[in-house]
Amino acid sequence: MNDQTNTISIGELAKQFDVTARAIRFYEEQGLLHPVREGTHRIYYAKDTVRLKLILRGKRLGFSLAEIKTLFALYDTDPNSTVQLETMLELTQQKRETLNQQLHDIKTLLAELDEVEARCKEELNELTQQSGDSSHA
Amino acid sequence: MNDQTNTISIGELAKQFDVTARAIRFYEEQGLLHPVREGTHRIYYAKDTVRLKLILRGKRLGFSLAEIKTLFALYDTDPNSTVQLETMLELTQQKRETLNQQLHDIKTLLAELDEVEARCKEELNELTQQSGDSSHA
DNA sequence: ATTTAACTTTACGTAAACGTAAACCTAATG
DNA sequence: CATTAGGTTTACGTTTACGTAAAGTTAAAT
Repeated sequence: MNDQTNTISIGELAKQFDVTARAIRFYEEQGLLHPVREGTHRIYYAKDTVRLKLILRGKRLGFSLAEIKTLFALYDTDPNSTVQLETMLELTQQKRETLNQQLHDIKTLLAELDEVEARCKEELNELTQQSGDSSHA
Repeated sequence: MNDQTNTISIGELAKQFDVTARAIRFYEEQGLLHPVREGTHRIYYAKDTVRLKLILRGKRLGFSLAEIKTLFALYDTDPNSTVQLETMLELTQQKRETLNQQLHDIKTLLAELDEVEARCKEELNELTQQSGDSSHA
């Protein structure tokens, strides 16, 4: 065990984010994480924790690990080249469009869910009022 | 060619939604589409078009084809069983939570993109003002 | 010192969502 | 009627994102 309280093991990190250690090692294999080694063991700092959080958020949004890696690269890029900056602006614009499309889709779906739910509750009301029977078939 | 103008071939459907015919056949194989046959050829009606639109929307939101199939089944379900209705309500609730999580993620990401973009534009301004050079390296 | 829990690498397996190729059929058109 | 564009099935290949097992190593605790 380390004397530094602000570092954690792969198992602790896994537990913290409810993912497997295998997944974390895989992200590292793909170049998304770069934990320091203490002997053979990996140790994770707060910045690694932030990284993992971003990875998982990206995944929830449907990004592939490759895309997430690209986003990291952009984010980490030394912001001193005109070309680099313009490239980054283009890519953020692309992502923005995708995200806005998703926003639209989600709102549409939520509205549809509202309708379905309303319909269900209505019919449940009718059923339970007609017969005082509360048992399930 | 059919005399019915409101039916289309697999190729036309594919072009309309910018997917491959292979993908459409695959969705059918997975039980998500049920086109009528005219001899050996598939023909698609407006309702199939709607289905495909829903499939693609679901995919954009990160649903698996299996999940989309489940949603279809729920949506198509004969809405007359108490158990069925309660099951549907549970599932819509699950989806709702996932979608709200995604909404949160997207908003967070868009905000971050705003920051990155602002930073980029700022630095670009500095660079272009310092040197009158408009060429790219 | 030995057990045990947690870690390590290596490597093969797997599910999802198609891509791609082969080999064939069919229907509209010159 | 021969061509050709588009349709059909069958089947194997591919990528992504890990799961899972094996076999060994390290470190904490008894």
